[in-house]
Amino acid sequence: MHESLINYIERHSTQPMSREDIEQIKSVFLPKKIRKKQYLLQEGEVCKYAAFIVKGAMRQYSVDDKGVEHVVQLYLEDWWVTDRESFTMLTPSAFNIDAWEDTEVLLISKADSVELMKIPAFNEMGRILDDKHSFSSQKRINAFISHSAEQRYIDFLTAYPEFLQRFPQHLVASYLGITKETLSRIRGQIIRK
Amino acid sequence: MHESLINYIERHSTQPMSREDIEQIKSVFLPKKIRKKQYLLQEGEVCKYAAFIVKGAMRQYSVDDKGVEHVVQLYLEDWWVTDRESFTMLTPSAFNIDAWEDTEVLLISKADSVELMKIPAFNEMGRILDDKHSFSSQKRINAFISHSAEQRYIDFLTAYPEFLQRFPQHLVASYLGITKETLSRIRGQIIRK
DNA sequence: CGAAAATTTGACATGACTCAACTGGAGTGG
DNA sequence: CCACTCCAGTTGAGTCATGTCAAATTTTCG
Repeated sequence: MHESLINYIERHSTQPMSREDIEQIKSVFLPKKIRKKQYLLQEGEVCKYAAFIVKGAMRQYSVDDKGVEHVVQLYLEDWWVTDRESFTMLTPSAFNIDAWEDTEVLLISKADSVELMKIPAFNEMGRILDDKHSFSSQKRINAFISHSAEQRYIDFLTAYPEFLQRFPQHLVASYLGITKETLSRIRGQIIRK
Repeated sequence: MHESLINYIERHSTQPMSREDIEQIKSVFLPKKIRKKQYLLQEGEVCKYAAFIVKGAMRQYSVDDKGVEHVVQLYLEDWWVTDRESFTMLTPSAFNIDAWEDTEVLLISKADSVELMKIPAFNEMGRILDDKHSFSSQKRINAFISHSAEQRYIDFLTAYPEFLQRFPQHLVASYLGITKETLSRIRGQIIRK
């Protein structure tokens, strides 16, 4: 089960890892199964763990005052999941994270992750993830201020085609910042072209 | 002129800096004056520098196919400005960065910034900035998917009250993802309450 | 003062939301 | 195997939020 994590780190770093490094990494990541609909994090809690998804699908969302859920992010295999602000600052989270499918994750605590940053390969992977996360946030923000809902949907399709196979449309709609009805109509328009 | 940068680093790190560290930092940052309306970066160019704003005001924006500008970010004194993707990956930028007021910046190249990361205080500052940037991106994305334009404006006011004094409303409107007319009407409504 | 930039206002168009109804699976228990 | 329910997706009608375009007004600044 830890193999996919080790493999992921090797793919996302140029640094070699020693046998001891690998053992240390394996020793601090706690495997956990999260069944469909179960929470990894609930609003108001402090996010104690970052999770690496070995298998399954998860979503992160906020809930507004009317009780409507808004999908901040969707996750599949080989994604890292956490509420970074809560995890880093030890503050109560404004978000929920739950499993959309039965999911297997590897959990790491804040303290352990700080320790692992001393391993060059892990540290480099962290930096690269930070970069990628920053790039994609920038793109998503730019999409909200400058693209139409239809354009955002088309961009989403090309960037994350696999998401449509694993998540229902109403979650995708929420991720795009529109209602499920609007997404349904947009899809109808696209098909008619 | 470098003083405000050194001061900034000290405020954003718990690590001490030696006299040599400070000298090294001062030696690699290139002071530059950018006059109002002049570009730090133009779309299509590779972003060669990250800039620390000593004095002035800048904006980062994209231009859509109709020629409309969309403000991705606004910056004042003590902010770091760059197109991180272009700067990191050496790819052509999709964004423009220009000065809204006459501005003084300190420029650093990618290569030099990698060198400075060996200084613990600078490295820690970088990590903390990454964290903060990640937190604020998350909040902004969440605002787009879950808040009304009016709510986004109110949040903006409380988060960045100083921006309203330095940037015209039409730039703020663009930053919020709405037109200047809509922002004008939203303000009218708020005042009438 | 005069020109340019910023803001406001009005009329109208359009995109998106809301609510409700309906359709079509997928899964479940009798 | 069928009836039932749950969930997802679609569709329609009406409403609301926001955009567009044009004009008027106010502010800024040389």
